[in-house]
Amino acid sequence: MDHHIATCRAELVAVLTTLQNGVPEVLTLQDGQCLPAGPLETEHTSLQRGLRHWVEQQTGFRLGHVEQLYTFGDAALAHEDRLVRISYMALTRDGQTQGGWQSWYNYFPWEDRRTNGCLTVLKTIEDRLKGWAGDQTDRLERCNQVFGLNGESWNDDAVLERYELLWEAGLVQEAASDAQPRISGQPMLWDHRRILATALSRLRAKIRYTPAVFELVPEEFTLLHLQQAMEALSGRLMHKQNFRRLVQNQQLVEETDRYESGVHGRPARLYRFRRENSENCYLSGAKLPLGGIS
Amino acid sequence: MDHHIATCRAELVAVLTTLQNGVPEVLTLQDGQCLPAGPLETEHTSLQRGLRHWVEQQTGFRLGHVEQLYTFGDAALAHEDRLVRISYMALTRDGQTQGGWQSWYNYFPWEDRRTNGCLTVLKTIEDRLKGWAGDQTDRLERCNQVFGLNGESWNDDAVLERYELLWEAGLVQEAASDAQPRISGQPMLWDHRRILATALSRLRAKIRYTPAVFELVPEEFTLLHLQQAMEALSGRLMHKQNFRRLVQNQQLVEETDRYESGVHGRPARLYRFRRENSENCYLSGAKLPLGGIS
DNA sequence: ATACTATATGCTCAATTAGAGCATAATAGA
DNA sequence: TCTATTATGCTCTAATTGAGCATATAGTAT
Repeated sequence: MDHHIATCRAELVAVLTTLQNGVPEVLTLQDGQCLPAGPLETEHTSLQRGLRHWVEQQTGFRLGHVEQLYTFGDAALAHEDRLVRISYMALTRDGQTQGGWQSWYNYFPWEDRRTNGCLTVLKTIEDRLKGWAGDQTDRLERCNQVFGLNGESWNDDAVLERYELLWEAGLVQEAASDAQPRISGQPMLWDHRRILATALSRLRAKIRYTPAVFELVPEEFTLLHLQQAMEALSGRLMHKQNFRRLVQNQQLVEETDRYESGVHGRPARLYRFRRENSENCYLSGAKLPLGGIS
Repeated sequence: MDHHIATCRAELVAVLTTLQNGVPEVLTLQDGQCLPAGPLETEHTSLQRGLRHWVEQQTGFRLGHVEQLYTFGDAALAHEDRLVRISYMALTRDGQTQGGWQSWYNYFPWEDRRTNGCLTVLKTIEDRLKGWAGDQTDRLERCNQVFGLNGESWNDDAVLERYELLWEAGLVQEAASDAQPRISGQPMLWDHRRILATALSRLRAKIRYTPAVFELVPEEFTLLHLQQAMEALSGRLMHKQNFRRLVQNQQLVEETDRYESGVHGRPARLYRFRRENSENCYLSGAKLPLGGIS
């Protein structure tokens, strides 16, 4: 057998997230159909620089710190170069630039469990999945685990596993070109929704044990702002007093002498992130379903 | 400015780990100088298949489940195709095939804190790092955090951060071609030791909250075997009774009716992994420095 | 047989953390 | 002044964690 080293094109894809009025949003192109992306060119001296180039070119946004997500290697079509798609994630607190910011939960409505709004989607999903599983117990068990059905608990950061299961079951539009959208949730071109799911999984896992949330809230914030940012990202509600205790005990924040103004009720103190104490940061736990779904 | 899509070669690199007599080992080539690797070829229908091909070709080993680690994109040298290096990690309990298995800790002697053997390396590292940092407080603080100096705590899974810091400080042989090895620890060709460090970081993080250890121990094992596997991988000693409590409370294992034989003292019961109960697996905590370094 | 050594395993106790809820404080607006 | 509303402090209980002691069961030396 003859061996040929494959020539490749490398494509760089960015998932840039911000929080706008408590809504987690992602920077998209073409009316929300795809993520900023472009091929690696000879002028780019590194993968990250290529990524920055394309994002700036396509959206005007200058990326800060980025984190690599995953590399997808699609099978090459005949007479085509193979495509290697390298995806990255970035955070910003300045989402006010031009460009198409879309809520995460347009693409994954079942992931927002803060209110009961997702109940209808989840019910549909449950039914369709049960239909797909039939009486194959391995499939049933996977559905239960991944979607927290049948007494199993919901795992925030299994966003990707859930999306892939829905794909496998043919319930997302990208899975089959002839299929109608079987469940709500806006599709994207190519595998960009999968890349987005990878990013949400990673970010949800990350905010739990690193101070990543602080890159998404303003310099000065109330503890409720911080909590609501965590809730928006994780898609779950938390217990207010316990969250406060958690954050304060770890000395992750320091008081300022300023207060929030122009709101109802007692004004809340503004806090600032203490970068020094952020080594052993633990922002999870302290969960309680108040209005969300357990 | 003219844009040219870069032609790339994609190289696939594997880090295969096993446990041999309580020693965590990695499969290497050329007398431990590099990892199994090879270019993506047109015959390979996916990245993973390419990886499998090369590992089998070079070492005779057939990979099971693999997990992607990271994609490195080196700057292209003049008149050369750009190289994208995609690395993967895999586990096996059958390390007895031919090929060069090397202990992890040959490459990272400072990572094995189970005994006092690493104290001399660590002292050397501390001195050299202090010399490198001088009185730049940002450097000093990074050294303290990453290497757990000056009262900071040691973080098992910061293997990569530690290696990269040593590189930056010019203390590993790969950092400068003219440098003598400044601290002990076997070097590798290219960036393969960095890839290995990435794998250790990932695996140490992974065994804490997934049942990955069970892929490295035999079907039937004593609780001490399991504990020693965790200790070998994490490089730290654990409290025996508490480890046992942790594992049993989560019902991660089930008793067999068999016992270990041919050993001193009371024979230990053999257990088997319960895959059913492995969703919320938590094998960390329960740490106590017995002989290791706190 | 008996004592000794070595390991496994069971159990206790105190300290800390997590989950939940109540009580009080401080503001704006009626 | 009274009420609605949010912030913040505090308590209480249940789990979990860290640590160590005690007992069980084997082989081996006396």
